[in-house]
Amino acid sequence: MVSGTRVKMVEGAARLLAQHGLQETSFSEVLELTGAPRGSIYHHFPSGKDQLIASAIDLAGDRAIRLIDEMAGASAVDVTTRFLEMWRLVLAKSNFQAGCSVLAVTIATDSANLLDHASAVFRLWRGRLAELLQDGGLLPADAIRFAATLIAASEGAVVVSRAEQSLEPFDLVTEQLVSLVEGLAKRA
Amino acid sequence: MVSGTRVKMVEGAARLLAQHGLQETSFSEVLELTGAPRGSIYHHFPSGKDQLIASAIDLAGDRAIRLIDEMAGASAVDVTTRFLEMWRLVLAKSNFQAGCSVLAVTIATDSANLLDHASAVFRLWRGRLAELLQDGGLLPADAIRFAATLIAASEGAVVVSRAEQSLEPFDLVTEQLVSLVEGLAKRA
DNA sequence: GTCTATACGAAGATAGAC
DNA sequence: GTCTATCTTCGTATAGAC
Repeated sequence: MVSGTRVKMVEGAARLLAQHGLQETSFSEVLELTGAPRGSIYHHFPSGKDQLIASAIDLAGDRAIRLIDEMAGASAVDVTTRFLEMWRLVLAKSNFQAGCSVLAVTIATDSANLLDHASAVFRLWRGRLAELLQDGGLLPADAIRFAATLIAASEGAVVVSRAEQSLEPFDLVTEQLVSLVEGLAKRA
Repeated sequence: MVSGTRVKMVEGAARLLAQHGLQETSFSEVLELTGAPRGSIYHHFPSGKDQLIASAIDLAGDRAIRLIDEMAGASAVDVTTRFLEMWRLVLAKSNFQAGCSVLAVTIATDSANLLDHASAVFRLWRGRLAELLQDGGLLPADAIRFAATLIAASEGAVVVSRAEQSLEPFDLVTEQLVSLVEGLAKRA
């Protein structure tokens, strides 16, 4: 094992980002959450907080990509349903406390480096989803457009549902997107 | 004039929220941006930062509602186009520095009070948009579903475009939503 | 790899003069 | 309504021992 401590810290940071934003994802919070030793901070992350946050973004990106890849072979409608279900679970299981760590960093950072990481994650998600949607029956042009919309709408729906502490807005968006992709699948 | 200083501070806070998130919307930043006197803080906002931020959310909510109300009488497609254009301008004019202040607070606060203000704003936007969309030709059930989607997707698209420093994702989402509402208008 | 101790700045908040 | 001063807490970061 290279370092379980480092991994725990990155996972903790990702979780704190999703729940409380970049502000409250401090070293102290990460240490308290993970039980990692304080002396490890600058051993594992010599360039400080930016490096920890960048790693957390990458982790969150990879995790979602892994879930997306499991959808390979599914119809476009199924890909849509399962992608949304993934986010719905984040809301439900956290009692509206959690959202997307990548979004949290994007709106709160002024570091070009972190923005690059966030950008890479969003592009990766969009590209991979577009592939799956195309494989699942959508026309190429529809696939990229709908992939962008699926990501944007789910990110936004998660935020609105967190504010309202209710799944109602999220579920309205889900209905709309599923109905939309059904239409797109039919004409392909 | 009751107090120009108070107004300036709330406007400054709203702007800082949109650009840098809740974290960097500190009293010092607000004072520096607005030129307001430091001694005014707890005179105008006796309950401190929460009160300032709550006022900023309300202001942002009101401003958008005023723009939405100007769309009264337009077709559903026009309402959609103009709502999206509003957000596109935020991105373009700020060179991808600005987003939505309400979203910024939602994901970063742990105050139930601020969450209530954010929730009220999102509900108000959704309700008013749904009215206009219905007046503009959509079926009632479609109107509420599409209003929720329009808000969620534009909020999310703004974030993704900020991360990527490009209007590409936002414009893909716009194409998709306009095409969608055209379909909904036709069947109504 | 981890520890303690500490420097340094910034944040929110309060007190009391003007 | 505004000022200065100050308190406290918390954040990042560094130094040096173990």
